[in-house]
Amino acid sequence: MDIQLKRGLLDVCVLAAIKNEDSYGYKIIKDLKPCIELSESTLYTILKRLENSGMLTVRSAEHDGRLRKYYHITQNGLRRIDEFRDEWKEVISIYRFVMKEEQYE
Amino acid sequence: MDIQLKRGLLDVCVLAAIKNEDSYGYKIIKDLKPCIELSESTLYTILKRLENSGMLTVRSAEHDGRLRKYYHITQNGLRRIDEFRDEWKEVISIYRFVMKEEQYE
DNA sequence: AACAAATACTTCGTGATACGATGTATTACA
DNA sequence: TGTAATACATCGTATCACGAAGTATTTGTT
Repeated sequence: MDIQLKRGLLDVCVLAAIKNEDSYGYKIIKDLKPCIELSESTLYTILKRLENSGMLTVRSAEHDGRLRKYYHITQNGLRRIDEFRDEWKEVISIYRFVMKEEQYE
Repeated sequence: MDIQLKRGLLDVCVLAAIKNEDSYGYKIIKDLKPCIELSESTLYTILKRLENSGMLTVRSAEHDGRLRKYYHITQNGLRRIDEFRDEWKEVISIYRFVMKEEQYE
């Protein structure tokens, strides 16, 4: 998938991945894999960004003697998903414009 | 609209804008306006990029004593639109993932 | 016991790119 | 006369996905 097209989707995918249950980095990557692939460096950059903008909170917990950082979505994060739903309408209209008069629908 | 979300759409929008008829910068911006807004600096950067990657060709023509650069889509450009149609399927599946278990569909 | 693979997080540098700001020049209109 | 519209161009900046490389532990295999 085109890297530019991913840009607008990754943040919201990560938020969706932790929406129903707190999760941690490694698990998020595996959960998203069937849907969209992203590297660790990409994910941790995104998580940091989402934390800084108040979309999620972090809590460290030990699991089998190994550190895990669990991410929890905030109200802001939930609102971001809502915004995405609104943006989606614009995306659809852009798609229609691009495909207008295309032969193979 | 979120700037990141635009990134994957702008190139293909510009290609779509010149697909059925050769066009020039200022007209492209006006034609795209109802669908997606972009500044002149953005557009000319995109046109340059699309030219460099063989998606379109340029021809200069005089119109009312003013120079105009007309852009013409190539086979590569048409193929890019086709690719976008394929990518679209992935985008749809990502949207479904994000909206999964959302309350307001 | 030794080694590989999986788990888990972190940092650095790079390339791509949308955009505001700014500039140049001509035509149309009030 | 002056302002808006038309038309193209360049520069610098901020954002961001990613590969590469690193650290450290646990689990599975031979």
